[in-house]
Amino acid sequence: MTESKADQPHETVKPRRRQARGERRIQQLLDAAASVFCRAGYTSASTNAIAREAGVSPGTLYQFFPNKEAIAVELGERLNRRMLETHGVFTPENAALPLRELIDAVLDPMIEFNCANPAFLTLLQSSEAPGNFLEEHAAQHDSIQDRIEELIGVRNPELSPERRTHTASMAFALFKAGLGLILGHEGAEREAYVTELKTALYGYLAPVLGTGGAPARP
Amino acid sequence: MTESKADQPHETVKPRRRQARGERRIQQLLDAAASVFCRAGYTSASTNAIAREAGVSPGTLYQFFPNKEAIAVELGERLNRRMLETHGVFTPENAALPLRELIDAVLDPMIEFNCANPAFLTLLQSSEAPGNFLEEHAAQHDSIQDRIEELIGVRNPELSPERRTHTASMAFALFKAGLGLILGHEGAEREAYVTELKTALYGYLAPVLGTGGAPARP
DNA sequence: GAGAAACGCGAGCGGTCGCTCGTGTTTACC
DNA sequence: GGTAAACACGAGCGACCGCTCGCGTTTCTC
Repeated sequence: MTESKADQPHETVKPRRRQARGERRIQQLLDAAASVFCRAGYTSASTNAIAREAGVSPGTLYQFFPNKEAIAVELGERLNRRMLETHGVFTPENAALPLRELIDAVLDPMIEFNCANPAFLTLLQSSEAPGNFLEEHAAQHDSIQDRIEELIGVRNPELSPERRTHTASMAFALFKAGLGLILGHEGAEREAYVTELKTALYGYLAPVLGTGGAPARP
Repeated sequence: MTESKADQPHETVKPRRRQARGERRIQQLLDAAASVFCRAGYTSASTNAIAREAGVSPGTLYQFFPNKEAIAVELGERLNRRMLETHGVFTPENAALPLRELIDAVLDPMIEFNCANPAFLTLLQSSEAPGNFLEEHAAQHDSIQDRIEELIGVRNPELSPERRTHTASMAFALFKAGLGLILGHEGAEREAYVTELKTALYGYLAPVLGTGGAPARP
């Protein structure tokens, strides 16, 4: 048996120690990847193009990522974490707001984040990718949907689990669809689609969650 | 100047006469392309795979299509035409129905068609394609959206043109999003998402178009 | 300051892709 | 039956892709 270093109990054998320079390179590469993915999509994006955009040789890229898929996975994880953590979006306080304000409180930061990081939607929507990227991808998708489902459960505990899942899926799909329109336009048009999206979500959710503030307990 | 055959007035130089065998091959190839596009997406689909699926050599494929892009364009056009023509969906009679029935009348055939031809949604959503495929693609996208916009205009003539466009875009995006969920599930789950989609569309459109039958004229 | 490890480079390998081309077969038309 | 065009084949070309490898440079550690 290969018993490795003390604090490496399992079979993982990659205790690569990163220098500050390396962390900086990783960030450069992820930024470049976001840009290229956003421009061309995952499949059409080439690792050489990512390296070039980062001002780095292909060999250097592979010092930090084992393959192309790992780049997208890491980028997706970081964006996902940033979106869910930095803004306190799915909070209990928000869940208690009247529906219109709840939608504003949840959507506004999410929309702002996605406008600043358009690669996130690209990854969320990239469906034609080979390998197990799709599985990793689905996991992140679910991590968001779980929050929505949870929020719906708090607002309307009477809802059956199935219905709750369907509502969360539909609401999330609706959000992604609206987000695509929003990112596809600028200025006043963009604002108009933000309003349309909120209108659509309100129209869909009001009958299910009620328009008021506190959870619908008599 | 090269003056070609009598009934070929312009500069087009492709008077290829097709035999019945050729037309059959074209249909085989388009069917195969639909299957492969649906499985892998446009970018990842290989022309060799399409030819193989059609039981044909790569050379034969290129007897009928100048390049990969032309396959997707022709397939998209045929599906688009079939969907808009075969079912009388966006008819004046439908436009006069009460909103719930209008949604049923429009959505049910569209959903059925898309379940039978899942490649259509794949092409509608394929955003990461190079070349001018995207332009051809946008044209078809618009051809559907125009119908929706027209229908909205009939139902509510008071709506400003901008608002009408935004509403049509949002409704179409909402439909595509729901369609993705629907095609991603089967049996009872699929039926549940059909209901969710209709609920969402109703909630979005009711405030804009009214719930009644005739256009909202006092 | 010496050794090790992390970092960096870029030519190029193996493989797949879109597509071609030389050649042979089938069909339409006289 | 003869001939021209349409149809069919499949090996393989050139381009690009993800990724590697040998080797030089910088940084950390003692």
